[in-house]
Amino acid sequence: MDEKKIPNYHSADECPITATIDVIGGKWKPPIIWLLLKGPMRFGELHKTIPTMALKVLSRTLKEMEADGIIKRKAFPEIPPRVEYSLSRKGESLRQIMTLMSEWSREHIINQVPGEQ
Amino acid sequence: MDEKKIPNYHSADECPITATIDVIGGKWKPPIIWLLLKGPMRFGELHKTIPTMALKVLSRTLKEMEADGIIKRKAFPEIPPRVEYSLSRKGESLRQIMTLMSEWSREHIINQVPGEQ
DNA sequence: CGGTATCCCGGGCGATACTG
DNA sequence: CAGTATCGCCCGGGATACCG
Repeated sequence: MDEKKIPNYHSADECPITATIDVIGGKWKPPIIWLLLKGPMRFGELHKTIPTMALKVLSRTLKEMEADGIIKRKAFPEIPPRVEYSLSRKGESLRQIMTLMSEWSREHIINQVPGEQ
Repeated sequence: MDEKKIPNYHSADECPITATIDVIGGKWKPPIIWLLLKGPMRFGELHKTIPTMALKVLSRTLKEMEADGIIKRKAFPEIPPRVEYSLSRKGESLRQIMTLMSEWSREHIINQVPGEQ
């Protein structure tokens, strides 16, 4: 088998990059991962930090990320309730990619001159 | 100024990761970048390699990527016409990120056990 | 060969109100 | 405090036909 052979994509999902983007992409997953890389956060903390994100969307997004196995949800049986979200080991393994993407945007997007290559 | 201060996101666009995902994300940009990292390709070649992608969508996506400055379009004044697409220097600078994302999907998505962390 | 033009659909995303 | 329920919109993505 030729390792350099160009593959045929009968579906976008066959691309390994797409598989990863499906997990870290979408409108709100990037900022959430970026925040949780600094440490665990409560639901309300996330809401206050990203105030423009609707509660339902935050809740739904966190569930998706939990289902993907990149974050962990820990509920404390207290009154009032407290729920803490943190990255799983799988989520932590994204740190290098996230850091590189952050650096790439600083170097290639912020303050870029249109038409520049 | 505290470098470790947690930022407030009044918009998703303020996240540096989002800025990068906007350039490399979407349904078809990942496979196109992944292919062009192996070398330049003609329009028809891309179409044959990703046959499920509608021509209009391929055309539109390539234009967006050209506008973002990550690919270059070279038209040869021949009959029949020939157009070659290749990564710009800025596109090439994504290689490490793409490679890491490809490896990440191999290690964490393909053949993963549901529920595993 | 390498595209545009036109029309269209589904789902990601969201605003608001309510609840254990 | 930490969520659900309900309702709805926008737009990325797409099928088909046509053009230089």
